[in-house]
Amino acid sequence: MVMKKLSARFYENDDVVTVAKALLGKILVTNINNEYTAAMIVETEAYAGVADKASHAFGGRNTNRTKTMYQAGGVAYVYLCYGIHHLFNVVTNLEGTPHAVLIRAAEPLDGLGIMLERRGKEKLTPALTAGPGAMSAAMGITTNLTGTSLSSGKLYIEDRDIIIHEQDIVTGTRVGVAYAQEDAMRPYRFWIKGNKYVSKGKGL
DNA sequence: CAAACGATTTTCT
DNA sequence: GAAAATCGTTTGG
Repeated sequence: MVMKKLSARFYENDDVVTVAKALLGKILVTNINNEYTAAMIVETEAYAGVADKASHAFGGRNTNRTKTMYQAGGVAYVYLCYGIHHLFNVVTNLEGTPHAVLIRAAEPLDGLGIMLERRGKEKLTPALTAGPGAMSAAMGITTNLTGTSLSSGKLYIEDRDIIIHEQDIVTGTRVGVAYAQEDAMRPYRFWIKGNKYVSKGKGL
């Protein structure tokens, strides 16, 4: 089986939507506290920087929290939502352009026991990783990984030559961004058709 | 320095 | 299907 990490060139693509779609079927790997877990990304959302009201960086906001998004593509941007949930994003594009892809859901592949333990669950259910906060918890991703390079040993994304056909990619609107007004209508959410681990969200 | 607000999850009805 | 929980970050005074 081929196990190659995605290159910097992949993340630095200037079209965040392209990257969001390309990440479907890729493998998110964490190696935290010597605990190896891997899961296939099945759902993503694109956040298109300063022009996107749903983005934390809308209008060029650059705060202590969001500054990570301004880095060159290929680092993790993890932030806390509702005081509890760690949301994992992949920063894309070049330095100074705050584009990011939110990883919303993944299908567990390796380290199942570890994920179950982290989530305090006994058996595998789609709820283990369906949803951005749940997935991050299962993978051991927390806000202290913000700014971590995705070419580091503890957190990276690899390509196992899984091909997602265009007709198996479903496009929809993003979740939880109703406040973003017209930008809430943008077709920036992508998921793999029929996959059980896609979060419920609001569907279409 | 104080107030308001979520890129959500879980639980209860 | 609907509502509550919960706290760091951001924004205003």
